[in-house]
Amino acid sequence: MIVDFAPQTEQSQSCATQWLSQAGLRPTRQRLTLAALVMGDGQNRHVTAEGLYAAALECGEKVSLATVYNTLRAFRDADLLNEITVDASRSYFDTRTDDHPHFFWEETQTLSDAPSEELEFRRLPATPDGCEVARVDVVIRLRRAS
Amino acid sequence: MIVDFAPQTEQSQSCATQWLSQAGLRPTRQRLTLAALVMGDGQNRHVTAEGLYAAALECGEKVSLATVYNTLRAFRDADLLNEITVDASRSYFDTRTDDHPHFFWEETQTLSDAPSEELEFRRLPATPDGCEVARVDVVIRLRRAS
DNA sequence: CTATGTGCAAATCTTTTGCAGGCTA
DNA sequence: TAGCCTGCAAAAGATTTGCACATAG
Repeated sequence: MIVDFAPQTEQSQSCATQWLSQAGLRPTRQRLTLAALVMGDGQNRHVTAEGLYAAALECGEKVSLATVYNTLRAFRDADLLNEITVDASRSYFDTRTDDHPHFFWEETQTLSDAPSEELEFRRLPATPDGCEVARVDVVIRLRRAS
Repeated sequence: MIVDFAPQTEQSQSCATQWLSQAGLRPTRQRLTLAALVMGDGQNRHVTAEGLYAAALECGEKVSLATVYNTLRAFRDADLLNEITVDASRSYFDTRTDDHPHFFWEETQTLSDAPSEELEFRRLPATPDGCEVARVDVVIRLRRAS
């Protein structure tokens, strides 16, 4: 998987510090690096644990894969990231934490945001009694036009 | 996971035979049993490999878990079943093969069909150039009302 | 008879966990 | 200093695969 992360800068690091303390997470070296990589330039990104791990190693950071998993989980629990389920075998994490639709390219197994303002429901199935809607996941699976 | 399968009958078995040959799959003993369990009474069902394996054992069939996995995969490849992704750690297979929305109870990790006639889009995000929509997955995640 | 399917165990792959040592507040 | 973090290796699940044997057409 090709992931395109922003280069590390002092600014992205200080931004990451705020981000972490805001969520009550200690700003350790590894977390700062991972946070800066993930939300670096303010662009929305969709990362997998493996992809982020590769990116961290590539920029010279010494992290273990287990820590990447633990950190992603911590970020998700702190609502800094959203976990998206599109593929039964891999978890994707999204820097956008609101409920919005996704495109998933089956060919490259790549996930991206779909413009949420272009999605509107005319009608949604009635929610069964005693339940409420936690979230509505919409994944638009794309393939190359035939 | 509680799964409620139809009892095996001669009728469901002969029905299963047709399904298999129609899809070009050899009607072996194991496949017949699994097909009858899955599509048994014509009701839509959502099964996991483990759940189907348990059901097969329970009705006295001698099958291995690996065969259940292989068979589910074969059924899916033959378009007899649809694979649904709602939970990153488990695959669900649906006897309804058309594109339709699902309810997912987070509490019990249970999947069920949502009435598809109650789902209507007013607008769907524009498909990027050179692509076409393979499928639109809609999962309505439910939690107990607070 | 030949190609497929099956069973078992072992391999894979992703993710989590236990524990000893390190670092932040 | 106290408690949270990290790294490593090992565990845990779900799923796939290799190979010898069985079986449908």
